[in-house]
Amino acid sequence: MSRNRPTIYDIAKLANTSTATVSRVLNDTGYPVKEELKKRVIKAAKELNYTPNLVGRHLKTSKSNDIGVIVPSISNPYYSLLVNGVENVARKRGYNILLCNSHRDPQREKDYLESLYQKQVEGIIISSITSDTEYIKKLQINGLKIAAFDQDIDLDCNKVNFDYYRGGCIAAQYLIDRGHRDIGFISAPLTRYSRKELFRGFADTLKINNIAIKKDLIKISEFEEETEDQTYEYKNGKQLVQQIIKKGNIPSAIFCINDMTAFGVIQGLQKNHIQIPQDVSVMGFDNITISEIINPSLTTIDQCTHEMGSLAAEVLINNIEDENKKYISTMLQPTLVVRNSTK
Amino acid sequence: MSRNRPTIYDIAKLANTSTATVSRVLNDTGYPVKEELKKRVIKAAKELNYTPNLVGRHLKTSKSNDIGVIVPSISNPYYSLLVNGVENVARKRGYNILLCNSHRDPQREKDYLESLYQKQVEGIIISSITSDTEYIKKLQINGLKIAAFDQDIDLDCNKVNFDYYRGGCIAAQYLIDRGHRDIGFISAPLTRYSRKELFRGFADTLKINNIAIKKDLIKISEFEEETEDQTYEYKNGKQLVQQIIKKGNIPSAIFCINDMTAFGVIQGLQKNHIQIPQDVSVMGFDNITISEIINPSLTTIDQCTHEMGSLAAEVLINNIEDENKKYISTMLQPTLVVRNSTK
DNA sequence: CTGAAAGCGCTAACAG
DNA sequence: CTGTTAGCGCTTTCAG
Repeated sequence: MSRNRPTIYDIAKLANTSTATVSRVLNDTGYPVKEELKKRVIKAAKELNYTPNLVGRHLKTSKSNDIGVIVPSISNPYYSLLVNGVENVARKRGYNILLCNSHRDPQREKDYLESLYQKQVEGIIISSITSDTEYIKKLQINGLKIAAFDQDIDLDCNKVNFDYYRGGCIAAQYLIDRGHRDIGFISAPLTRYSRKELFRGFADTLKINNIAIKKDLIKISEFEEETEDQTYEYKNGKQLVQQIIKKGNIPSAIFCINDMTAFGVIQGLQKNHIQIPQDVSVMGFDNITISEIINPSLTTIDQCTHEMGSLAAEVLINNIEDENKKYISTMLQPTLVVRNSTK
Repeated sequence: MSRNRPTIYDIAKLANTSTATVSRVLNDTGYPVKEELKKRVIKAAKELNYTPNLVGRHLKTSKSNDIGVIVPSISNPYYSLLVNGVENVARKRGYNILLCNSHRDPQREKDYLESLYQKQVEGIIISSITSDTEYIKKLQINGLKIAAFDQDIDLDCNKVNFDYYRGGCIAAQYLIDRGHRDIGFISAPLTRYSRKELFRGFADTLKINNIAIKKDLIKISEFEEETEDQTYEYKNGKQLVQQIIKKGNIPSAIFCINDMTAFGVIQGLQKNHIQIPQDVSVMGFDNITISEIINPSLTTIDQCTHEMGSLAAEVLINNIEDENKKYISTMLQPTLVVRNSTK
């Protein structure tokens, strides 16, 4: 149980040289070191089972090669995909990611921001759920690089957003083009930017096409129960469609705030022996993987989630490596994915 | 853009005192400092918008308060729950977690182990997917504390395991007790400890009850496609049950390797207008949240996943804080959860 | 080509 | 009560 890990000093002693040389050899800098000495150092390092202490290096170089990633939930497949995108790019460019799960709790989000900052990460990629950006602004003043993705945020920083409004438009237009006039909408509360925009796009498009929005067909729950997985969305979809069915005024198509909600809606309809898409068309939003395999497969809007993650990483790292880079703001565009749940 | 963050030295200068005093005040150690001076320091710190540099502290104290967590997949609801358990305990006891997703890749697992070690984490909680434990052993020799959970591992360390064998027994016995004699088994390849044990328990219990294992009813896929979410399991269940149906020899009950597979099986059966549980009883394993809300709700075996995570954290932190603590090995017990998918 | 030495930000003896 | 100082492990001038 050798509690004291060997340091370059130990290696230097064993190889009968200086710490400077050891550092030069081990880091494989181009610096000229005689072949024989180099070998001695490497041998000594191996013998001692040496591993560098990143903390020491970090303090000296003030380069951690870490970037923090804060998301509201990691089990949500949407965010998993996002994080994967970030991870791949970060790895490729030589950065590690420190992944934090805010659990949709503003306090936790702030705690993590602070903790990451104190750990001297090079930058932070965040899907923020708070509206109080004062704290983040303070960190920016102190030189921390921020990239915000997924949710909109009142902050001057790198941004990778998604055009939810157009997503809503595309969905509505698609259903209208297929001849639907009685179109329902089922959602969790419109408390987030993404949901608000989506609904706005949906509603505007109906209006433009002179289709009345029937209040009975717009079902938005009042409260939201935050779960780590998305079971709430599922339950909510199932419950709300039940309410519509009960009233007897069944629409010919239903647009759901996301795929998980759509699954709930499909289950609810099937339970009542309503056929999809023969009786009712159902449309989701997100294009998570399971949408493709469920039966019937789900017509939905793709968010290119993975790309959003990799783009955010790309932009942030560029900003880290080029101090003077201007902030970049990107708006990713939705794509329609037609499958078997609509006709 | 003040690139240079203020240090305690800056505070000392501004407050006209020494770094020692600043450190004492800011860390709120009980050390006596005159009230007036204390106030001056705090004021200066606030004025400079000071945040401690954890890297400096860490190097000095050789205490990082970080523990690493390595899991095969973060989006899998099973592991999310596990991580949540770890996170809660860690927070409570003053540790941060560094979460790593090995993506079931042995190389990534090793990379993360190394990186965490070099970052000087206090300990690592791991659900390892590799069988080559040589590297981990090396780290242990250098003083790193390890707790293994979820999967069995050939390593002398803290362990939090789950009694998969008994889980398989309980499931089989339950179905037998309900009068079932033709019992099917559907699974991904038995490549992991957990799956092997589960099947062993299942098979042994049939044998003990003098029930023949019918090869036609045991469907185990040969290859596994690793996806970040568990869509593979779902697809696999659906496909394999299809094969059973085609042969026409339909069992009265099917035990599935996990809940996601069971969902696939249920879908496959329903597609063929086979009613659950009237025609066939379906049983899962895991008790993930969605099992409760799906229709029919799923009879399954609970793994107390969250508890497993918190226990692992508890045990590891005890070991970190008390150097001489002996390794603890715990075996969590399964519980039967009866719902509506069996009769 | 090699080594001595400074110093990153912080804490903790130790001395006063 | 307060300050001086050493040093955690590492990289990097600078001098030889």
